[in-house]
Amino acid sequence: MRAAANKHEQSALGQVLHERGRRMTRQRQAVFDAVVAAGGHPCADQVFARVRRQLPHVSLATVYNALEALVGCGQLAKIPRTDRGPARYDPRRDSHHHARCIACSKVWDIDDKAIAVRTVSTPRRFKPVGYKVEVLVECPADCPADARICVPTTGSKKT
Amino acid sequence: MRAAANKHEQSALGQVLHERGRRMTRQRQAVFDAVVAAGGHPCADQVFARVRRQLPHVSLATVYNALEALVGCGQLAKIPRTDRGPARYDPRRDSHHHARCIACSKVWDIDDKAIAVRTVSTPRRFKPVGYKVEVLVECPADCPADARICVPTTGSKKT
DNA sequence: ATCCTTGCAAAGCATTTGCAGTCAC
DNA sequence: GTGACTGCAAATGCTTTGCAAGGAT
Repeated sequence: MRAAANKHEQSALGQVLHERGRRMTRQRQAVFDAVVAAGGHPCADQVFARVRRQLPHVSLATVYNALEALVGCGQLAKIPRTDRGPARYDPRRDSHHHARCIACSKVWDIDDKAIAVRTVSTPRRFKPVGYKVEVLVECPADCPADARICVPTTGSKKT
Repeated sequence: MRAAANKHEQSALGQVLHERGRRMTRQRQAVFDAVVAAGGHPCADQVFARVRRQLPHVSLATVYNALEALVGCGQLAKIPRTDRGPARYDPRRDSHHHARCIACSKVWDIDDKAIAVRTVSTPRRFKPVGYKVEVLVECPADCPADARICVPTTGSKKT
């Protein structure tokens, strides 16, 4: 390897990885940075393309590996693949839900406060551990062409 | 072909198919019956196995085709594939949600009345068309070995 | 020095597609 | 009779795996 940043100053990322007995690598840092820089909910392919700009030799398998490692450490959330598209990765750490366009399958963040879920009753014998709420939406007309991300400032009480 | 039920009495199923310009076939009837008979949320493989008992020559592709046709006509609901398992098909027509075990990935019905979702605000620019609520649960200890289906009678007000 | 991680290629699973023959209408 | 549907096999999309070489601690 060339020279350069061989020493990974103990970033928050590296620390969390260590706590799990995993190692910090340039690839993993680049993958994490790429997800954040993508600005929305990139899929593995998009992360791959972005990481390659920085590390031209990474393989797709490494990107998958790194994404899984980061998800395993709670640094990324994984939005599972659907019929219409691959899994997507979300760098937001706070609790929130997602809206998904039924046409183009893109995902937007929805603040937790925007959705109220109340369990009236749960199936007996099962212990509920969480909710996954997906609001199905229709993008406006520009949806297929435009991947822009909308993180609404959900202060408004009613829309 | 042998003899037998060549005449498809205009079942509700056949009628709905016709309204969409699609045809009724033995395979499609068998696929629908198999999903119902499976009693829960079978995946394509399980439907395939069951249909083969009746029509030993059906191909998996036909099962997929038939499932898609039935979903397209609103006769079945599709629960999309996740990381841990294939798509599943649900013959229930009334509105309801699902619980999914985070360990074994199986799906149970939850009556609509058991979950209250309230939209406090929606992302601007998007038209919400529905919700998908998945309650993540932990099966009891018998979960990996047991595929039994639990459709709770959610009359109880609180569990 | 240890052994986790990488990169490549090949395998894997669930699902879809191409096409010739068949069947529902 | 016509066009949708079937069945087979091959292809696809996304993801995982096997393994030798490389790098982090």
